[in-house]
Amino acid sequence: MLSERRLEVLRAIVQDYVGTEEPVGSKALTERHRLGVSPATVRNDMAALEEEGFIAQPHTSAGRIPTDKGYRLFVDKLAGVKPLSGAERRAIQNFLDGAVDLDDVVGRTVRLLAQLTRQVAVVQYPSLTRSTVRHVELLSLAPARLMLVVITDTGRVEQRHVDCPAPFGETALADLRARLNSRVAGRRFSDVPQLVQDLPESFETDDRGTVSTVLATLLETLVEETEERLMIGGTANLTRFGHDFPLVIRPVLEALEEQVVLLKLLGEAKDSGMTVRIGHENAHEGLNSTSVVSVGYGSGGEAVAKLGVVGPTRMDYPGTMGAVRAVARYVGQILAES
Amino acid sequence: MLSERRLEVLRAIVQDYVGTEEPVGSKALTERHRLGVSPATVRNDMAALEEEGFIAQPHTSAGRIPTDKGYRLFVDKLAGVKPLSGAERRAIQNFLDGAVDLDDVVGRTVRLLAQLTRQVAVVQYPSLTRSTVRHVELLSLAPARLMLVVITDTGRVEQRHVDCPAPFGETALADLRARLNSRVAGRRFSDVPQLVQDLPESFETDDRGTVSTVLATLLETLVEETEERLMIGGTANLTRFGHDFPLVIRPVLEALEEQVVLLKLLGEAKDSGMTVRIGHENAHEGLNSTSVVSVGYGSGGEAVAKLGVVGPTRMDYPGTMGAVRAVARYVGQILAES
DNA sequence: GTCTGGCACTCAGCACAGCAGAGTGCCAGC
DNA sequence: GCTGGCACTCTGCTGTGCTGAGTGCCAGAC
Repeated sequence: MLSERRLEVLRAIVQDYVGTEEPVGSKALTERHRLGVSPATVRNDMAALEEEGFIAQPHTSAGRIPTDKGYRLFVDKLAGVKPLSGAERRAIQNFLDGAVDLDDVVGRTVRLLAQLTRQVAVVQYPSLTRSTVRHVELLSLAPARLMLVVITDTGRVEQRHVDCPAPFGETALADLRARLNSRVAGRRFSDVPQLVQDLPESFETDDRGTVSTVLATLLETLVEETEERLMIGGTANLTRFGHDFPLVIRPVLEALEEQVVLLKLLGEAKDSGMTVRIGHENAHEGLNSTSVVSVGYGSGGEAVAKLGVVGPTRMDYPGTMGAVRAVARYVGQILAES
Repeated sequence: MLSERRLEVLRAIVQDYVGTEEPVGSKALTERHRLGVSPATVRNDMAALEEEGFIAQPHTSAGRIPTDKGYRLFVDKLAGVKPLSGAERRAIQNFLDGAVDLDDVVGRTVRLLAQLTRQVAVVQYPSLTRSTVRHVELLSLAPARLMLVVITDTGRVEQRHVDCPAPFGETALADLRARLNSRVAGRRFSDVPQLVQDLPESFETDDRGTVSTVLATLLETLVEETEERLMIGGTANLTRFGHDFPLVIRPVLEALEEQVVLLKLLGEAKDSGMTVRIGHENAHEGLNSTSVVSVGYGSGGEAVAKLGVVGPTRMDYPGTMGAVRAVARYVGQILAES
């Protein structure tokens, strides 16, 4: 077990290293923090912390830097979540309030988060499966070609073309549109498959094929691969990664380009509460020198999607966590209003 | 005027420099290209080319590298557009054909272009003003709250909330929807303002306020700031910029994050034909060491938007131009089919 | 007039050595 | 258990010298 003071030393090392980006030595520590002991004592504590794997030396005659394990302890036990200042809160609200549609909300959120944390921001669009259907629209483009538009309560609009096996009359179209909406409007998207299951049966034989095709297309929008969308921003902040950024930036950029990787990354995060994944805790190799702070957001109690930031493991955890949490809350509010 | 051989020397320098990323000297040139003259002669030609500002020396005892002016001459006079191989064409088609909606088309295009050119790709969404209205949908969300959805022939779906000054009945809503569509469906978006101008007059006094609000919202979607959208990808390719990439990457990433900058960049390009802007020809300072290759794309004769790539001035112009042109053509086809 | 071989010159890049400074571990003493 | 002192280590910086690629120029050949 680590003594109180040793934890204090670890906290001081993390704080200094995050600030200066340079290995911190025993002398500098005693000068910058009121530890009440001499450098020699701190050195002993450091040796113990290193023994336990919380800190490491880049080379023999250098100071110490925190390891992933050290950051983990810091985040779990030593750091709180720093609340934002009033000015910051007002800025968030002002910035998000002008959004005209969902794309705009997501876009603004990404920029806001990137600016606030000075890191790379990732925002997932509200998941279809966790949303409610607001309206389904069917338009006739050609005798045997329809357009299907689905609108959710979270503001997502999905749109698909449907090639019908047979021409489909205007009355049948109006009929299908009405019946479809009466069944699914206001219901959870994930329930739609069951709700429409027996719909083709109630149509004339000639039209059943088309109705089935329409329903199949509707259900296809729920396929995981295409249904999940996200937006990233603030990649320019990657240049503030540290002096070794040229080496690190490439795998990170590559990982960020892969939607699949990012979705998995956010998917691994807890559904409720904030998740912090530090360095090697991230499964993806390219992100081994980054930390990911993510949290779910939603209009009501349940999260409809996640957002977060990706930054160097050497980041200001309390500040970042505060910003991420605050932004998630405001986005939730905005979504609830729309 | 430059002699034939001097142009040949310039071409050789550009090609070698693009390939090796290192200043090219007279000896290496004669070895790698059949110029039929000795290094000494090439040196004289190089001196002349430098005098005219087409090439430059990083330092006294180094080879030459092309200047922006040199690349300009190369692109205008010495290089053609390299057509893609059959395999590449087939790959493009396969890759784009699976797209389910416009977002998907744009997303796939960005990835495709980035992969093909190994540079940063930028794709603009089809402009609303240059598209045709396919359908306008009005939904009632609450007694005095509507949702307006506009769908264009290029697959864009814009969606806005409308807060009505007074409650608006279902019949009036159906009426407005029908009249609105009969006026604007199939017409160019840019003509919409005139087409709906006198619409409020034909409604009952109580409803005129709401109708006007709906129309105002409809016209707002055309406001330039929000109507233009774009997607970028392949930023990981920035790491292949050259050995000085750490210095260059930051301003470029910053510029790429600014939608406004990118839109201006694409906006400056010619409406028809391919545009190549080299180095300092780009107005934005951060992009002074990049070249931008862009071209319009569209379903018919007219371009509805632009796409392009951003890369180091030291790029394979013929290959890049070939890829950009080919992708634009295929995207146009895809849009025409939908 | 144009091209060529020869020659002296320049300068970046690398390797090597020496030095200064920050930081450590350890130990004896309080 | 804490502290001051001390010897030691190792990075990073600076200065020197060398090598090699590449140049400009000139006199002579075609």
